[in-house]
Amino acid sequence: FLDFLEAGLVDRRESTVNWDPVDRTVLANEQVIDGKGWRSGAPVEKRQLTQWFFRITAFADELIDDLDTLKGWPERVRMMQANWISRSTGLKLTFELSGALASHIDPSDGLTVYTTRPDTIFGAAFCAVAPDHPLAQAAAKTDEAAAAFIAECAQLGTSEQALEKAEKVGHRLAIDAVHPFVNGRKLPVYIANFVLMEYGEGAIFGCPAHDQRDLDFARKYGLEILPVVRPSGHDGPFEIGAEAETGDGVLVNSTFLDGMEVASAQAEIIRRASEGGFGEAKVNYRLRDWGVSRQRYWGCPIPIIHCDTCGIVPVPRESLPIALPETVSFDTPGNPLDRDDAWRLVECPQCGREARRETDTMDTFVDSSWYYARFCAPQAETPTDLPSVGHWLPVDQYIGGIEHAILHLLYSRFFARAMHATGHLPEEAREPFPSLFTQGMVCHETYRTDAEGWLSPDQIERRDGGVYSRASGAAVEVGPPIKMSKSKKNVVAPEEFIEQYGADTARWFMLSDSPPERDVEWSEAGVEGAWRHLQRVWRLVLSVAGGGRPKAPASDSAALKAAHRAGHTVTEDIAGFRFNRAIARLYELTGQLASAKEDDPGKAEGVRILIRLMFPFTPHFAEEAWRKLGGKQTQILAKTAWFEPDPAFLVEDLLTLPVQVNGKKRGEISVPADASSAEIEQAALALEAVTKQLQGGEPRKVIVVPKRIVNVVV
RNA sequence: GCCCAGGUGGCGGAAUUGGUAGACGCGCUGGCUUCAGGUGCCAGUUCCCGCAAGGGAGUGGAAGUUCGAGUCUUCUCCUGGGCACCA
Repeated sequence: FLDFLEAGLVDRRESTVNWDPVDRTVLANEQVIDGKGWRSGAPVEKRQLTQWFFRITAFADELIDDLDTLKGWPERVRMMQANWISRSTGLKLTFELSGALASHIDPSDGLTVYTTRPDTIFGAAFCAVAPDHPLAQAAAKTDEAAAAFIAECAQLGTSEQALEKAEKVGHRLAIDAVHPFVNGRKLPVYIANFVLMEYGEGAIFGCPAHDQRDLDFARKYGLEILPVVRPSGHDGPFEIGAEAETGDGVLVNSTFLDGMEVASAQAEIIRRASEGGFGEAKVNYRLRDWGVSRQRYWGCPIPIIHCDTCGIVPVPRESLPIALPETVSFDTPGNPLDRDDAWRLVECPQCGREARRETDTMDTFVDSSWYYARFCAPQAETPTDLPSVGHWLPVDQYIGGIEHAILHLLYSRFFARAMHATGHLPEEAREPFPSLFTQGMVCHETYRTDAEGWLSPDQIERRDGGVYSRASGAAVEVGPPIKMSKSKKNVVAPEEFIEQYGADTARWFMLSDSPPERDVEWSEAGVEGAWRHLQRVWRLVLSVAGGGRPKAPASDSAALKAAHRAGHTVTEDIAGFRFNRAIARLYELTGQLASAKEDDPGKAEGVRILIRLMFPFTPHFAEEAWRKLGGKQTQILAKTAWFEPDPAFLVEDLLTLPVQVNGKKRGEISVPADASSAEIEQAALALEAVTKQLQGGEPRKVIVVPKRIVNVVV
């Protein structure tokens, strides 16, 4: 924290924050989901507080640009992060003001707006500021109607539904903005409910013809709707209907811009505004700095002391780390650190006078943002040990749930960059997790009754087509399958399941059922198949145990060939996280081995390979089978190298090729792997199914795709 | 509204990335084993016609590209997710 502070990556400022009334603490933007606290689920309130921030926006460009380098990440996670950071490029433009301005506003400041469509400046019909914009606030001091309007906006709320229904309304101020490119043209200035103080400059110019919100607003207040971009593929005059024209096109009604494409018109306006000294190109982000102050005991202390004389003083490094007080009372709501004077009151490290510790603690996401770096050398005296992080990082393969797509994964990416900037991580670890796998969540439906609240699956029973509480007999309200969680009690305790089938059957079953990245609704249907499989393999093991290894290489063994081939695909499937497919292949191999001839010389070795391939899925079972197969001299499987198939077994000498007529399969041929196209064609045309279709005629064309297929076109 | 995924048998899901659709498992049907149930083993199981051989249809829907489309293109309908008065 102190290093970040020195590097200018930490900020303290007053701002409007998200306040969780249940957890009684501040939340970062990322931690507000649909207007509710991510942990408590309580509707979040707005408060003005002085807070510590990590300047994640300092890396906004990098965080968005480097997403392209994350080839090992799921596309949707990259998309979600790009969406969250959301960069836009445009023009920051300052209008001169005229009119009856409140006395305490300096008219020479003008009105600064942000736009991504500078090309539409000639279609501008009005300017609007956010209700909490300084201009609006100043007006409210003398203009009662303005004050009332602002209060009304605050009341409306920011929930989705409220926004959906809210009409675009405004309050006309007694000032005008002077159009920078049209002599004598003045734009009325409004306070408008749809302009946000948090984004851009908190002020806009409105071009009704080419922005839907501006169009709605203009229609309501009878403002001019002047189209300035003629849509591509459109000739002659045209009118704006119910919808604004937001697409590309050619500029019209725009004096020196007429005839230009949108992109070059934008560049031209930015150039002229910059030259004129009233505007500049500006990049804006949706991403906000990360507020890390939390008003609670359970968190890492922020190493800052507040002194009335010296102001904000960092805790000297030699007195780090700061330990939290161990005797603490949670009887009263609020942060106990605020009440603990023995801990809170300290000497100022600079002037020695009485001062106070910062009692806010850090968001716990701070800790999870760099644990992987600390874990490389957990005993080190410094936050990280450079040789160790240099050796281990970045993390080769990261695995986590999709719910961390923005929160944890974005914070960690920021932290790695900030730690690199402050010398705690090497360049190679700027991007902490080059490869990410997002596993799915295990879901289950939920059960509740009004009297008993949430019920677990073993507290309910199904009878007569209904669902009832075992305890009370009351009818149960059944909810859709959602992620298992303790609070909703929709969890299945694994103990009973393991008791009945064994841990290895449970593992095998769970991995066999569906791809790991997919959400699954938990069901025990199908576990019998897993159980049967282990029984079957065990019988197979017993049948070959004691047979010993074959003396001579059994190259003509069908069992051995099948095992080596399975070894090849299973290895690839495991590496690609396709566990369900690997298991399907092992089921297949088991069948092949079980039906191998008694005198197959490679059968015992095939079973040994099967056991080795099963080991990652059913470790206990496999070790036991391994011992049964191998006798005392065999090393345990956990210490045995992974099976490597012999390439000699992977080559086919005889191929079965499907034969199509006009793209429809009519038969198949068996040909040597090295057969020429001509030979294959000949064999295909000799097929009865093909000659029947040809009816004595010649094929128009024969397509032979080596090792794949033959298609006869008639 | 914008941006992503995804839609395949009764179910979970495969399909070598344009080349035999439905691997493997569950379930179901029939048979063998058994006094019986279960286990185990064998056979069948996308749909329609047919005793069978065989034929026809078929990957949400419509069209297109191709010798060949679950896979590519366009439109469209549904489901899930992300973002959202972001100027």
